[in-house]
Amino acid sequence: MVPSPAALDAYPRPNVAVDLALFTLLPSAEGNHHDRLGVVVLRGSDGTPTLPGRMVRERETIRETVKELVQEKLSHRPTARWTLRMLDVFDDPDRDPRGWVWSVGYSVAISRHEADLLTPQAELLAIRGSAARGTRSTSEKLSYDHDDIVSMAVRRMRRRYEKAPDPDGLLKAPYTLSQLRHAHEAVLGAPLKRDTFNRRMREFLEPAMSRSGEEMFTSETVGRPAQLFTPRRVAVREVSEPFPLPRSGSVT
Amino acid sequence: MVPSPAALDAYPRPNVAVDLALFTLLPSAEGNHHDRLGVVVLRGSDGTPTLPGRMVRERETIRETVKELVQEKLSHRPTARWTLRMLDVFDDPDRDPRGWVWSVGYSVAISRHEADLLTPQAELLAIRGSAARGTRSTSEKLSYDHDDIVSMAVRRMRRRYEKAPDPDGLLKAPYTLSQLRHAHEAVLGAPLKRDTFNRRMREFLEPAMSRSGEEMFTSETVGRPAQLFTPRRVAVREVSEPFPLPRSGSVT
DNA sequence: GGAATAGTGTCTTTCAGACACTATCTG
DNA sequence: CAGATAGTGTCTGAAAGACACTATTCC
Repeated sequence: MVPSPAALDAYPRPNVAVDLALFTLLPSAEGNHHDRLGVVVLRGSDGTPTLPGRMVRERETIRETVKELVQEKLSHRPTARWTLRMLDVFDDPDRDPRGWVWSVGYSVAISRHEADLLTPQAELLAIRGSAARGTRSTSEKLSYDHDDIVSMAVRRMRRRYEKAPDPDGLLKAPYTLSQLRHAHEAVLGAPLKRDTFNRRMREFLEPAMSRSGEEMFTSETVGRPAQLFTPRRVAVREVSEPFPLPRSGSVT
Repeated sequence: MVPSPAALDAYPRPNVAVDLALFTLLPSAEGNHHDRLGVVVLRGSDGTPTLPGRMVRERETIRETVKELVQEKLSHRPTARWTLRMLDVFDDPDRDPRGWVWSVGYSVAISRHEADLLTPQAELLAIRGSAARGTRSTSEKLSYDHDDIVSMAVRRMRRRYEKAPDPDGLLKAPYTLSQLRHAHEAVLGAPLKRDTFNRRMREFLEPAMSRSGEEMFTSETVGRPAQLFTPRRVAVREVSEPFPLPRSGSVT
């Protein structure tokens, strides 16, 4: 904050836009059932893929801007369950040739089902395996610095998907452990071990219950039916307690 | 980004300030040698403690603003080693009674020695044990929403200090394992086990070497001299690889 | 020697990783 | 029945956690 009593108009103000990296799962091209991670882009008049974005409105929060952006550019209404995550403020003064324009990068994930409701102009680009910094994360070069936004979003997303079941909401509960694992494999870009994954995730999940109080399973699938799970309301244990905090009284 | 060809002036623009949560270690009040974490505040004309902050300048990046801010308000020149971390954009339209003012929160840590070089107006407030969301993180209420900024900074800092040695630079290398542990205890607000801590940190450290090629130790202290260490240039292993990526070819 | 701090050997417990076995569906 | 997918028991090895022992200084 600034203690100066001068009028706020005296300070220079950047234009501020919001750019949204909206992820969902894509069926694999090779015909096998493994999912891939995809990001929604819109094509500009010159055909360059671009993240949906817009300028902020007067006295509007960034989250409000994101929600309006989704309605206006993607013809879809975000629900309260969307977990919007701020990535960074992209403030290179030369990032936009039109002038001094900052972009606040946001990331969100939606289910395949919800993604089908987006405007037909919304296109899904598959995320490439290694979203390293400085690398293109999709097959096409995005406009502006949107490649940076996507690769940062993917990097953070991968961190979250290492610890907890579907933290961003790529799936709609209830889901099977296999569906959950495929989603995590799509985010991480690497195969996971079924047994270890199941055991690790179990503590964060609880069996989905039908209205009649029965545990729920898939049906009409090939193979043994899989049990359906939903995320637990409260986590069983702390997500991370890596250091040895003493268990009882004595402190050395 | 916005594809509109309209003049950028047509869009409303918020005032944008930067607020800095600058942390350092404080000697404990109780006279024992345990450190506490402290945050630098300045007192306004009404005596309310406030994080150092200022408006951004024309076509300036936020990091540049932070560095100028430190020079102007704290009479100190940041070095290249400072690890500035963006916390969040605080964009509640009512957070500043003067108008529509966003604040970009930043966090940084400096050594005690460097903190002594700050302007005498800089005051250090001790961080309280539990910096939970919605709680005051210091003994005094800070102005504006600066309590939120500090508590978010502390929460993120604690996460980082669970994994790696002094990731934010509270200490100046070389340091002993005890000094490192005390710093971590100050950040985490809880005592740590000496043996486990030492073993966990060793892989990220290498012995400090004198110019004559000898390992360095403390001297003139009570008790056995402690070896001095510096952070390794490159991390030995990946910071986190929590999921079972298959070791060899076969993928199930 | 005694007090104080540094550093580590070692035992136990816990958990990841790997493999394979059992379970239950479709056709 | 074969084929396919789901779920788990169990063994092994590695690492965390806990305790206590040794090491080296100052007084």
